[in-house]
Amino acid sequence: MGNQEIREPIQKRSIEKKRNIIKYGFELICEKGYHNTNTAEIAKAAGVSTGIVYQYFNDKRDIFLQGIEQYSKSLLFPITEISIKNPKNFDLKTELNNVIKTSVKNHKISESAHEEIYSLQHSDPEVAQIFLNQEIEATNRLIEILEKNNITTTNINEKAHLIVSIIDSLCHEIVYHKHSNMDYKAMQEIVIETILNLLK
Amino acid sequence: MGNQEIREPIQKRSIEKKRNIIKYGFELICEKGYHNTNTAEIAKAAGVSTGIVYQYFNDKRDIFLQGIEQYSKSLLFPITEISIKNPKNFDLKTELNNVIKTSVKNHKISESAHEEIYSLQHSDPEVAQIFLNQEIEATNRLIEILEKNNITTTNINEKAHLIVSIIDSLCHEIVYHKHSNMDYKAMQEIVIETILNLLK
Amino acid sequence: MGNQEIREPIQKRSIEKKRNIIKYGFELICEKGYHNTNTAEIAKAAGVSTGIVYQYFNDKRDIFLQGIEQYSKSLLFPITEISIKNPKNFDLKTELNNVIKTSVKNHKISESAHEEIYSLQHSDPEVAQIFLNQEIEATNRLIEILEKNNITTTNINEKAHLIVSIIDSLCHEIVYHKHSNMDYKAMQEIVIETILNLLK
Amino acid sequence: MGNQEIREPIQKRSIEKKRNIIKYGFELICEKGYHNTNTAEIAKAAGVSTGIVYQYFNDKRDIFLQGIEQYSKSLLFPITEISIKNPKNFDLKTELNNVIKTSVKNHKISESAHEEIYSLQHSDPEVAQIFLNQEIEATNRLIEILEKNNITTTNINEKAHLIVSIIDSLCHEIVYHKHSNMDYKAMQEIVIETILNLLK
DNA sequence: TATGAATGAGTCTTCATTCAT
DNA sequence: AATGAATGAAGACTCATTCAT
Repeated sequence: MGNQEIREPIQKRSIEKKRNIIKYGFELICEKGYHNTNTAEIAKAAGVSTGIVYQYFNDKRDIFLQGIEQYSKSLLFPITEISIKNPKNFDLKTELNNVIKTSVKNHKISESAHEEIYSLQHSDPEVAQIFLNQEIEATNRLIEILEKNNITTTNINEKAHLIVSIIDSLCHEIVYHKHSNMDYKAMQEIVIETILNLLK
Repeated sequence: MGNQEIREPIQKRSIEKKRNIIKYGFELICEKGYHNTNTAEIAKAAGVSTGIVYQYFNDKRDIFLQGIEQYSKSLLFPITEISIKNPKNFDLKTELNNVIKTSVKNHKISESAHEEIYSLQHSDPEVAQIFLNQEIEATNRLIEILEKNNITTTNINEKAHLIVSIIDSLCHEIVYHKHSNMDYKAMQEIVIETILNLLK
Repeated sequence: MGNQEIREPIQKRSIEKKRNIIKYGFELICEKGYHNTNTAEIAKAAGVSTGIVYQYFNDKRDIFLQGIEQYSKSLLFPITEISIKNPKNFDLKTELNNVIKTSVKNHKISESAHEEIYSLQHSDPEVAQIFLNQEIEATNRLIEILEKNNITTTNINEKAHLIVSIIDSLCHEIVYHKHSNMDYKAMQEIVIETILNLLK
Repeated sequence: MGNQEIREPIQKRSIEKKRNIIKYGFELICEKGYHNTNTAEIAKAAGVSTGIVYQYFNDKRDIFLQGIEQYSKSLLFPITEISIKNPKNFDLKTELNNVIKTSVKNHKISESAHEEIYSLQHSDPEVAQIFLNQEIEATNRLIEILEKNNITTTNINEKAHLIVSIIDSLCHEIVYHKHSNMDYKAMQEIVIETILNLLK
């Protein structure tokens, strides 16, 4: 750990620099893996010198952590993005389809991030904690949406969790695996049907 | 240069050694992460010298790959273990409950392995391939079981895949996350109900 | 992985460092042999850390290659140093004596370099190529000198090559072997006489 | 260095083994270079176990040293092979041509040996000594031949040495370098002419 | 603030040599 | 005498982090 003082940037240009380090650093790490990305590359991608990185961050890990905080919620738990609407024109089926569409559009980076965070959890409790928090938040958010729209059921916690999980799997599947013999459109319909069924 | 030839052990004690390297090496890697485990530690855990490791394996990665081949199928896709029974006394619900029970019993190592493999996929195509193969095998296996027991449905491929996914998530959830407010017993029932529903 | 980029030093001090690595590294390698010299020693001799070596060079071999490029021409083929003069006051005999004198003055390092390069040729085609190029250059240079000074003969290529060879052997002999029963002064005269005879 | 007792083999099969280790070991080392050849390869090439090597030799270097002793004289100094004939039908020109022909036929291995020995000299005084002894022996042998055949001249030592050198260079040239623009037949004639001239 | 050159501990891998069988 | 499995020291190279400018 550096014993250098970490500074919070005040000037516009500095803020910009810090933001770029997080953005491009997180992106690189997610693309290539934490251990296959070195700080020189991150600095280069962010358009700064290697030295400056250590003025805004404690260490390489810190860049990743801040990247998770900043980006992963929307990437990993797209369900959080469903807006809470009036019961009148709310249609869960449409919303779910939209969530999946958006998530798939975010594609590769979201999946890479997922994998990298997923993995680093087990050597880094702080990563695990952030991830867990976000998952909980996503689940709670979903519960809130359902309640706001008068969709009630028993075991709402467990079901919400399951829904978040299934959507996550589906998106991952659509973006990545490309099993040659799968009909992804049908799969999506099945998933949504399953979710709706769960909530009946 | 790389002139060292890989030897396949013949003598009992040597076979034992190779097995230990895979076993303890894979375990360590899964526990601490591939990049946080060095060959010296693996050798020590297996009770051998560092040199011997390179008589049985091409490199550190090879240990992990062989570990996956050997352990991950049953760890990651416990569904593969369902035996194909006679239609007469086959009960899917019971089988699924057993699968989950066994999988959870396989405890931490399975989840760690999952995470590490999941992560290394994206920097190592060979890992990705092995993982994909095993997933496909698990899915096909499930389909076979269903057919053998006269359980038919449309979109069997997609549904089987989904089932494998959901069970995987559930097990992961039960073993690891420990969301304080979740009733895992209920969750398991919900999952199984959902699966049975899917196959109706 | 190999992500480290090779930097060409710009600042004065860095240029100095790179130069030192080549100089002292090449010297050490020539003295002790390529395989008996490790990168830590080279770094130490050059007064830098081991890490810096890999910012300026691809690998240990690269240090040696650049050393050859830089030093070996004048060391191994001192004939290249004969200046092209006017026919009027050009005297081949004098020139040859000077070449030998200079070469012998370059002493040990030249001979060690010779041996090491000579040897590494057969496991390293790039070394072989550089060496061959320099030999060809030396031969061509000699031919040019002879022509410029109106010394003509048949089979000029073959003879020039032979001359380069003989001078090389002589210098090696004078510097190194110290056969106790040899009269090196006489030997030098014989060599020069032989060369002059060849060109008659 | 091993503190194991070195045994001199007595039984036929053992003698054979030792001979093979020297033969194939020396060959391999000359082909691939001392540092690129490991003892496992040598043992394999000789058809013995690695352990046995250390019953007949102190260490890897010892194999090479004994190889030099045994093979290099005829390989490196083919002139030693000229038989001492009667003055009546002795023709130096013919003899020299034969020496070159034989030497070239011995080709690659002789040249590789040359390079390897040449190189190892400078990190190993014992190698240097053996090499020097053989060179001196070759020179003396040549002198003896000349004297026996009534070829006398001043500075016979120096000239003989030079002759050994030139022939060595020529053979090396013919076997290896393949300068595209050289007429090797002419070169050989020039060399022989030069030698004959030297002895006039 | 910013740069990027410099550091050196840490890692994988090889291989001469030993030793249990 | 022989085997070949086992050892572990040594070396090339990387990279997070620091520091002189």
